[in-house]
Amino acid sequence: MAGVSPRPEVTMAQRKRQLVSTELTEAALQLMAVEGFDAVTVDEIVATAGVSKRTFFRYFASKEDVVVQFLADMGTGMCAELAARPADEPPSVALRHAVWVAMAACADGVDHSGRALRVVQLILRTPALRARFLEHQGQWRDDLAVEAARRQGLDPEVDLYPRLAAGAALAAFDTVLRRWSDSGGAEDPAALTDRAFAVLAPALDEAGVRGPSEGPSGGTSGD
Amino acid sequence: MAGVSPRPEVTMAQRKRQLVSTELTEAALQLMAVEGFDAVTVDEIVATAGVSKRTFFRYFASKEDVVVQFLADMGTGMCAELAARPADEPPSVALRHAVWVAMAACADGVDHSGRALRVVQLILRTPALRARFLEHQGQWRDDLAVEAARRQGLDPEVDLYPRLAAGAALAAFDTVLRRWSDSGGAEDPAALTDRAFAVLAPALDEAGVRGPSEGPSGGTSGD
DNA sequence: TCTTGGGTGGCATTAAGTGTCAAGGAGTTA
DNA sequence: TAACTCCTTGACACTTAATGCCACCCAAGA
Repeated sequence: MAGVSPRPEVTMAQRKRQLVSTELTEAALQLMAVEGFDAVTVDEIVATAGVSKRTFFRYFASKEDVVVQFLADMGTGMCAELAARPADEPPSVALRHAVWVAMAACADGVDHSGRALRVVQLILRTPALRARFLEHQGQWRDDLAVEAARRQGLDPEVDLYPRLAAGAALAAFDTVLRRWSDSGGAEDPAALTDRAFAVLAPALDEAGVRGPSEGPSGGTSGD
Repeated sequence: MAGVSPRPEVTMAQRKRQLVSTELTEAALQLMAVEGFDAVTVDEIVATAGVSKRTFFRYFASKEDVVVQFLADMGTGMCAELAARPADEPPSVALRHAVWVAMAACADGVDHSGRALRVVQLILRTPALRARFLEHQGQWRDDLAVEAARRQGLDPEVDLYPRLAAGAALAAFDTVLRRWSDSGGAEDPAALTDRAFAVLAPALDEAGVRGPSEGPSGGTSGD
């Protein structure tokens, strides 16, 4: 009785749908791990999963999506974490937590075991997948920027800071993720994130409290 | 005699090649300005330019490339500028100049007149083109990181700083470019760049002189 | 004039992605 | 049970991007 939970609100169609999705992802990842992304065709994937090609494109908008799809709600997760942080928290700390959430979702987000690492490595070394990944990051940057602006009481259309802060946070994310991937998962994502934000914090916090005007255009160091 | 310069070292084939390339770019940009990127097919472009489709793909690797191709050597330009800056210059100043070069190349890089702006706007609002653009930025980040590491005497495989600095610089570039595009070219790219680096400078310079160790993992602000 | 080499056009082909429609299964109502 | 509806699927056709292949043309040199 413990193993069977016939949730009335979860229809069978939805479970079936979930099943097909996992089946497709499973097949795609397994094939690509061996032959690489480009060598695997959608026809091979659907043949392995046992569904039609048309169905594949009902679940994923593109061949890249079957690999990168799990990134979709990572942006909202990051943004939600940023929004959930205390309002009086310095930007660097709030953003650090947001990036930490993203790294956590990335490190064990695909599913458990070491497959998350292999997927990340596949993404980072395949141009087409990396492009999609960066495309997602572009969206996250927009989302983080509006949230950062709200926190600081700035206008994202006027002040440069929100978008710069979001970009810096994503630079940290990118750096940490790459390092984690290159180390084969040996390095600790959280510690890496802390180190990255230790570098970025001066800009994030000093600029944040400075307010709407970012100061003279000459910069802090002479020309 | 002034108008005719039959350079002996420049063969006619090369000039012809240049001509076809320009013709193709011209046709593509003109069509896309009206109908948008996705609505224009390669067949339309080649029909307008008067060459075969096969020839199109001898000049450009993809449909996106005909628009984004001018970005190709922008990365090397940025990196070259960074390398050319005095060694004792603070990172924030050197990187600011690198970004300024990139903005200059972008602002009047396609060709003169206001077409550069329209191309940038086209890229920023078209997902497929934005993806290619970000793909290029990914390459620039790698290049800038190794150069930044060289300047600071750091190991890009060990220290987080080089890649973070490169990412921060590109965040500035992204922010400035977007602002410039959104303002319809009204805002001054150089001034925008200065403002962005005024925000980033504390992190770029303080972290840079700190050396190989980025300090404790707890960050500058409490948790 | 002959030849050689880079560039080109046309054709066939692969693969991604989309529109359309008929068929089938699950859930609902009578 | 029968009928009806909603959702999902499979099959087919189609468009388009992108690549390989081969014959052809034209400029440059012997």
